Amino acid sequence: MALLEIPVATSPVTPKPPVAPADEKLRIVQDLFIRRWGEMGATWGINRTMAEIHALLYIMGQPCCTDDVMERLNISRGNASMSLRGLCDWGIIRRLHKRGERREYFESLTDVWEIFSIIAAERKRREMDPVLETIRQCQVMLSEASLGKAAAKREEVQLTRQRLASMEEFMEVTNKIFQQFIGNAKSGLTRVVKVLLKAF
Amino acid sequence: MALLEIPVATSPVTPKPPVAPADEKLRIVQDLFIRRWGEMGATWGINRTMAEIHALLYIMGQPCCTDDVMERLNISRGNASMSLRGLCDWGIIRRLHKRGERREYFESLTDVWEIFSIIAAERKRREMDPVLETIRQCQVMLSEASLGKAAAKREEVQLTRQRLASMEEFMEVTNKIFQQFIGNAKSGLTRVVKVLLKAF
DNA sequence: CGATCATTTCAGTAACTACTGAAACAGGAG
DNA sequence: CTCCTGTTTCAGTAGTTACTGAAATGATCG
Repeated sequence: MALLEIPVATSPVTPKPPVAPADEKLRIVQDLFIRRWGEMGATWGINRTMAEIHALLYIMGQPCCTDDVMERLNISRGNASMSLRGLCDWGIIRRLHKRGERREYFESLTDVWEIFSIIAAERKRREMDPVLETIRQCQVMLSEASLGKAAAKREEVQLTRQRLASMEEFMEVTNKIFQQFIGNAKSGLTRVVKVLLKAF
Repeated sequence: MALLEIPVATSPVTPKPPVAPADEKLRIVQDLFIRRWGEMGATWGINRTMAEIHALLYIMGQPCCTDDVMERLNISRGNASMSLRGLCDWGIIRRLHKRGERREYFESLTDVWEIFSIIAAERKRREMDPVLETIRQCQVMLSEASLGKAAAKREEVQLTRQRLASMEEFMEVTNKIFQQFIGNAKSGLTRVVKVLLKAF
């Protein structure tokens, strides 16, 4: 866990040779951002390195090649290669061939809304949908048709059915919110929020 | 990962023959639900066992003691104890003393909306807020005041500032959606969704 | 074609997380 | 006080995931 020491900050007295200190600060800022983003990713089931790479590409705003990434984040070639591929698979970064260059570059999508739409869609598909499906399957198994009238009336069965139903309702509503998220890019979404805020 | 053999329920006496198959089905349904819930939790940074315990308490709808949990999920006493405490800390299950009983029971909150409000609030606090704070901190460090006019005008600096700003805007909007989630229990939220759906 | 450079794969390992089981602890009853 | 019953803690370990480094593969060029 002892990665990414922040390159030690400037002596406070630096006067103003206009450009160099700005570069340094820029770097510090980027590292800060990258680190935090990585931490957040980690608690979200995306691994830290992947999240950091994405943060790097996003904040740099210019294409980087594998070696750039390796150097900047202090990771091995293998790790960089696989993580970059993973991010491409997610669709939140893109490969980029530069004319007359052999090596490949990578860049992040620039629209934050698009990035999160993609992530949200994927997580919904992978995590919420299966749960919803299971809940429905459970309800079928506890239906009168499946258990018989007498058994279906039993208190425990009723209770379970009721809990399943609450959960289903909840997940359906959440799903709809997600849909909004996914379906509307920036303009749409800020509108969503305006509507929300006005309604309350 | 090879858990969850459906445990053999050895009750000393098997009273009601006609309802027995219903009991069995009920158990199967519960196990299904528990398992899926656990899987979902795992991809969400909550560990599988904790999520499973919560699912168990939720779907059972009646207080269980430590031993019930251990038995049902095939986990050790230590694990059960710590996970139960963890869930209590989150605030999504509660300890419960039964009159004249020594051992403690646990029950899940019953309102799904409340459960998720709690989780959402906590995740926002732990994950989104720090990122927002970092972004702001970054912006300060790149401000004209901090860099000087000339440096602040440089292209890379401008670009970085712009990216930080987009990200900030996004997170603020998301935060507001979360607030709605957190602030409004069921009735409020379904209203949110109605509003949303009508607006599009 | 072989030489050169970039990329991917993967076995081995490091780092981390989750879990167990036993020991320590708590407190009520006799 | 001791005994009993239930709970918590924690050292040790099993199981998992992330990472490295080197070798294999692929691509481009003369």
